[in-house]
Amino acid sequence: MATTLSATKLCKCLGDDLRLSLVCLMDVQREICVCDLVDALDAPQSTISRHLAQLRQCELVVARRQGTWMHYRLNSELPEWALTVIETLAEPARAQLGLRTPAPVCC
Amino acid sequence: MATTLSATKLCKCLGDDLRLSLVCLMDVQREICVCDLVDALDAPQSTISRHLAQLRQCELVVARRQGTWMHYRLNSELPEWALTVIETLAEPARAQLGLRTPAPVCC
DNA sequence: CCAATATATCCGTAATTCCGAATATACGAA
DNA sequence: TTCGTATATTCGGAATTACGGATATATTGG
Repeated sequence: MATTLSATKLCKCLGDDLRLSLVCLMDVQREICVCDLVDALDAPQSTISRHLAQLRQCELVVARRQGTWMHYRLNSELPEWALTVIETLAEPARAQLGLRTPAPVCC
Repeated sequence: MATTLSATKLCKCLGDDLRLSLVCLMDVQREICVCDLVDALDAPQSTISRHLAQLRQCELVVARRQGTWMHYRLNSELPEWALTVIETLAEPARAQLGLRTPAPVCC
C-alpha cells in the first residue's frame, strides 16, 4: 500500500490548503498532536484526520501514539528533494495561509 | 484574472503528470513549441493546449508567438521560492515520468 | 479571398477529490 | 467492564477537475 513518493504525488499532497497547513505546522513544531492541529486550523476533526491519513499514506508524515494522543511529525527520511520542496514552500505557505505559530497547548 | 501565485496553486499545477511533464520539458529546453510538446508527451493536442492554458493562467509559463507557432517557456519572473521548487522537482520528475530530453525537432 | 497549418476553446461526460455527520476504534482510568 | 476522551474510518453526496472530439481562431502563403 505504501507506494513510493513521486514528484507528482508530493505536489498533490501539498496542493490543498488544509494539507499544506498541516505540513507547515509540523514544520515549525517538530511534533504536534491532532487536537492542536484541529484547533489551529478550524475544520472538523474528521476532515483533519482524513487529510492526515492521506499524508501518512504518502509517507510525508509519520505518527507516534502516546496514550490516547497521536503525535505527528514530518517524515525526516523523505528523499532530499522532497524535504527541500517542503522547506522552500513553508514560508510562503505560512504567509498565504495566515498561520500563526501555535503555542503548544495540549499534551 | 491573473491571480497571484500561491504555494497551493503552484503545487496544484505541478500535481499532475501531464503538467509536470510540460514544465520539465520547458526546464531543459529554454523554449519549446507546442508541436514538440505534443509529440514528446503523447496526448491529444487539445489536452496539451488545455494544460498549457492552465499553466499560463497561473503565470508559471509564458508564451511567445512566432508566426503560427507558439513558443512556451518558464516564466523567469516567478518568485524565488517557486523557481526553487520547480528546479528541485525537475530531476526526480524526469525520472518518474520517463522523459527523455527531446531533440529540438520543429520550428 | 482561399487553403493549409498551428493552436486554442467549447462542451458534454467521466473520473477524482472533498466534505462532514455518523460511527467505529483505541486507550486510560475507575 | 464501563465510561470518557482522542482519533480514525465510513459513506453518500457535492464540487472540482480531467478528457478529447469537434469546432473556432490566428497566421502565412498563394
